Amino acid sequence: MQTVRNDTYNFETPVLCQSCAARHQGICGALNPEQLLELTKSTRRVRKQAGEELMADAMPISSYANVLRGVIKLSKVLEDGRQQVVGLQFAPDLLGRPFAAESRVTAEAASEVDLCIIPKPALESLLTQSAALEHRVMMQALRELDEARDWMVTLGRKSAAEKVASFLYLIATHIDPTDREPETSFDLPLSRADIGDFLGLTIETVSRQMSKLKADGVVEIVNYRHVSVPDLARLRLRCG
Amino acid sequence: MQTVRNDTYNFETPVLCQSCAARHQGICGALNPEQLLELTKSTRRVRKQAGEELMADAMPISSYANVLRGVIKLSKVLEDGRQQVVGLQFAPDLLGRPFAAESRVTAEAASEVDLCIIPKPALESLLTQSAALEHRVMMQALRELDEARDWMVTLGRKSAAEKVASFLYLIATHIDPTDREPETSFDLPLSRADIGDFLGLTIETVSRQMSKLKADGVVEIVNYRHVSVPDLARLRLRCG
DNA sequence: CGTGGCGTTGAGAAGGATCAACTTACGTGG
DNA sequence: CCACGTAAGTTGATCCTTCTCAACGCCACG
Repeated sequence: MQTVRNDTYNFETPVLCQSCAARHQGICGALNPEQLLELTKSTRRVRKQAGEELMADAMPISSYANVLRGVIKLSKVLEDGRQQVVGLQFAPDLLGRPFAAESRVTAEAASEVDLCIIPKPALESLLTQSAALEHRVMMQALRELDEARDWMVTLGRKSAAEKVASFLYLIATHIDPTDREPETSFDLPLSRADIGDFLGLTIETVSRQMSKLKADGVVEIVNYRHVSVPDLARLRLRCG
Repeated sequence: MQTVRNDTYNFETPVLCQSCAARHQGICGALNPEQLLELTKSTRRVRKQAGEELMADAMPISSYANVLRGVIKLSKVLEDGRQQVVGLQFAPDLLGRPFAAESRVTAEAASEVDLCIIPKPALESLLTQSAALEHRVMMQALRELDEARDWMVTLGRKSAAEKVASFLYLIATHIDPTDREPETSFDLPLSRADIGDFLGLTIETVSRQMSKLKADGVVEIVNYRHVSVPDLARLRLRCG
């Protein structure tokens, strides 16, 4: 039998975490087995159906969550009901604004999702202990900021056709977190209405532009929710 | 004579920092006098004129900078020249994306600005030493993310009239970093062209909406670059 | 007294929104 | 298994907001 070594490998990776999407790429990658084991005492896995609300704008946050599978839709609404989707989160992102008392967005499961719920105090105490963890969380925030700014260009300066192409390109390159290569055939995680709210367009305009891309042979619409992109470079050209 | 105490107050706040806008509110607020003194060995103050480029998109970053006075414009351009302003930075923000090898945006002085230039290695070594500093930087990134998402709603879902009102409201509430109260009379840090690029509108549309707000008595246009808002609540109502 | 940069105003064109009809997919219950 | 109902998506016609193009005003500067 191997002697017990006095280092971080005293502890083994918890069984639940061994096959977890967030174990290495997500924030848990910054934790050693000991910390991970401690954290798992207060976490729990849940499955949410598409459409379920996970967090409401201006409501207190009681927990964070690692996205393990599926897509989360982040949105904001104006008083009169106009809605804007301000971001999508894919595995292995952390859901929830760190250190904020209340949410600044509404979070909703866009597809069926698996989450690893982490109580707010559990994560926050770990954050103050581990600079490596806080660093990971900061790097995610910075990446989200870059993505938000990229999308501002799409919202402010692109035509409807370019917007829809940009959306399809985004999904093709983000839908599978395990795969480094973009997908050529995938399910859309959003309805036409949500796509419109993401792009600042109406459902009708989204639909027309999708039909146009199909007519031009840039995408195939297998099913309303499933598209296939034979040549990603050609789609990229349509993004403006 | 007081005995020297073995704590952080062994060191005095550097003279240059004593009257600095970033000393308490900005990232330097996370540093003790010792760290601050060490940092000032490699920093230098510079003044930049409106229009000077501080950082180019996709170019290597050699330094960060604290904004001490004035407004920085962050923008992105598409290949064909279409431009989008993706954010404004006011004192005492930190300019420059932490830990990134190259910039993801173009940064330009919108007004005359004073900066405290910090070499990249100097800040980054401090960041790895001080969890408190990294925490501040993360909090700024999270605030910027919130602001970017708020602006996405403006870009995606508001009318031209609401966009221009939102811009004026943003400036009124951000232009003076020392003042808790919004300003009722202020200089616009952006030209009409830049305002258009911030709002995803043309110069002409910005101009027409400004004239309309003036005709409706919501704002007074003292000078092209100086406006006065007698009733901020009325302006707020126009923001949608 | 030009000249050029910046801003405003007007007329016409165009892109996307709105309103409305129709299609497709899918679940439910007879 | 099919009739029905409903939700989601598509397509067409028309309207309206914003863009485009053009002329003009203001002001600083040589």
